[in-house]
Amino acid sequence: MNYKIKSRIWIEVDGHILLGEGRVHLLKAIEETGSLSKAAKLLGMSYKKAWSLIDAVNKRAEKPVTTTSIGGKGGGGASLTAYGKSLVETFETINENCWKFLDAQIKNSKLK
Amino acid sequence: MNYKIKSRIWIEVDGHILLGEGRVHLLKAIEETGSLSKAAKLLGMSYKKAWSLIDAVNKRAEKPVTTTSIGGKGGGGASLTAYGKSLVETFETINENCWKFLDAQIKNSKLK
DNA sequence: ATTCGTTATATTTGATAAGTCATAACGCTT
DNA sequence: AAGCGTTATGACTTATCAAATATAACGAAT
Repeated sequence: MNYKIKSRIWIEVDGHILLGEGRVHLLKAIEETGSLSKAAKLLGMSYKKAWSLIDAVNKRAEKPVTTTSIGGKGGGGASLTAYGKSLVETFETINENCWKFLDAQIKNSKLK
Repeated sequence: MNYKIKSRIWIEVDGHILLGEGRVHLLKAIEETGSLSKAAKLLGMSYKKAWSLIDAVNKRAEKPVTTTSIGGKGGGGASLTAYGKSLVETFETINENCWKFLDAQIKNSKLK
């Protein structure tokens, strides 16, 4: 059969999204590049889009997820806080577990 | 903590969506009402939107998911095929299992 | 002082999705 | 024959979201 099961998970706080796959992807790109603008470029996303995503995350999370600096050597930059790194890691672990779980589910169903 | 984990699952065929939560919801409403127009009204959805969703499902699925009749007693109607009912049931079972699984996952994480 | 690359933000434009209207075909009921 | 409620479409309008553009602030380096 051609049927494939897919999933997306996200974390909400107060009924608003805090973290989803896209935001996690962006946070990881920030960690790699040390810059929000470079991370946006890496993902083919406009800077504004990237900035508003990160802004939303920081406003919803109980503690800041990124730190930024303006000006200076290299013009500035952005990086993840320890809390941000732990959020990303937790999310990715649960997400991968979810995929494996669903794979097993579809194998036991009539669809496969 | 206020963090809640949420998920959506869907079934794809050839890279296009076949069935998701919204479509399943609509199929169940058709099963209840025996009519596409009544199902759309029940869900606060335009008839056209409902029709194009069902049309897409029937075009992607390997077998028809609904049967319809035009004219006659009551003007016509729509109902699920046996295959459609089995698709809905399989989807809902996997979906509920996924929720339970994620609840367990979040309880074992640092977030809870 | 000027340049540079970045963060931060508002404004405008464009693209895409969704919603609204209108209309035809159909077959039972009256 | 006429009416009714439904399925089935197309045309048009509206709303929503993403993208592009412009601008300011900042601090180190030159």
